[in-house]
Amino acid sequence: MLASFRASKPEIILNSCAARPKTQETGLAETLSTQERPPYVLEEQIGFLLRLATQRHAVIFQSMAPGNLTPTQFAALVRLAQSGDCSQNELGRRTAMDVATIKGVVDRLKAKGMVTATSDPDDKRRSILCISPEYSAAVRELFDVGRDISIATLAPLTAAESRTFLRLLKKLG
Amino acid sequence: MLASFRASKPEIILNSCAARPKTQETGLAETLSTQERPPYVLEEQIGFLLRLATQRHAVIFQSMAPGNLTPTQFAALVRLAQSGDCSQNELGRRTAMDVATIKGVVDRLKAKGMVTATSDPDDKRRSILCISPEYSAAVRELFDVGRDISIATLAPLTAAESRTFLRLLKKLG
DNA sequence: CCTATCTTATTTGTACGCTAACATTTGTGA
DNA sequence: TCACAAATGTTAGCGTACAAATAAGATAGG
Repeated sequence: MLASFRASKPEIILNSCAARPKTQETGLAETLSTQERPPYVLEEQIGFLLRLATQRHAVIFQSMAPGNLTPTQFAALVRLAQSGDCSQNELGRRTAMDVATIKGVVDRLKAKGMVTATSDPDDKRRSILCISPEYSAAVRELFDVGRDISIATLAPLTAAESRTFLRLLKKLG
Repeated sequence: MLASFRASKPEIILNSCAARPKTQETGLAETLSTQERPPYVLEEQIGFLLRLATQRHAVIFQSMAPGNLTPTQFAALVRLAQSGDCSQNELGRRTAMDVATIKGVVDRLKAKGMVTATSDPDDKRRSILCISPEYSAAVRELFDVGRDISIATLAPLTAAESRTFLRLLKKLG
């Protein structure tokens, strides 16, 4: 029954937290817990909250970013502009993207004409990515847009709270 | 040139933040900014940091969750267990998932046999989802696993920092 | 009663994000 | 030099995540 999960770690049996049938409005009232462990409240788990925050940020991003740029495309462009031309895998490393993910992102940036690839003469495997000349000026605009997007996303927090939040968030990366 | 982005908002021209050629290690040294606006540092933007934190959480989740459950599948199961049986769209609303997203999640939970659907006699459109009887006991284990996953994800922070972080993160949802 | 509206569920298309497998090329150590 | 290892890039498959369109059932107002 319990082993039907085939857990990758040894089973954690412990208590079953059973007696709590229909009190859906648990909220913050931990005091009425019948066990020594607090109740599991989905809306207070970091994974759930990260998903909500990411959703809201995505909405803001989409409404403010030019050229239908997505957050990952934006990151790749900015990295290319700031850190200089490089190979596809290297760009993925610099933007924390998987090789399969960065390929899709770069393909779409190529399709938009914003990124151009030239084959590396020193390494037949590699091709060097760079921002297309027509866009090199426009990309600098993106820095300001990016700042505004971050400000809009952090709007529910005060300036001090924003600093604290970003400091702690950086520790979780 | 600049208008080639076809921005959804009126163009923000302003300064171009041009003179900053090759100092890749900007870090926290905002003091050397040549303009009144701070330089745009990708690793300090909330969107980028949210992505990194989500990535790390996903790795932790995958290593600890039983039955190859994904974070969204986990959330749907927990919601079903705690808030009671409901329709597919209703479950999506309760877990902040799109109708198309929750469909896929529920389909996979059905395929695993963890969730069962029975047609609603009062509404021919709807089917009522519930946790399969064989899993109703096992699902209660998930609360403990979920707690452990959250603890592991927040491990880089102290207890006080974790409370602060979750409080602020909740404001951004 | 009946129509306009809402709700439920599905499908299609686009875009991440990861694993795994693969071929090609490059680099290294014996 | 030759074999082995590592890096680059591609492909396939699975699982979110959202927009938009569709179809069918429910509901409220006139």
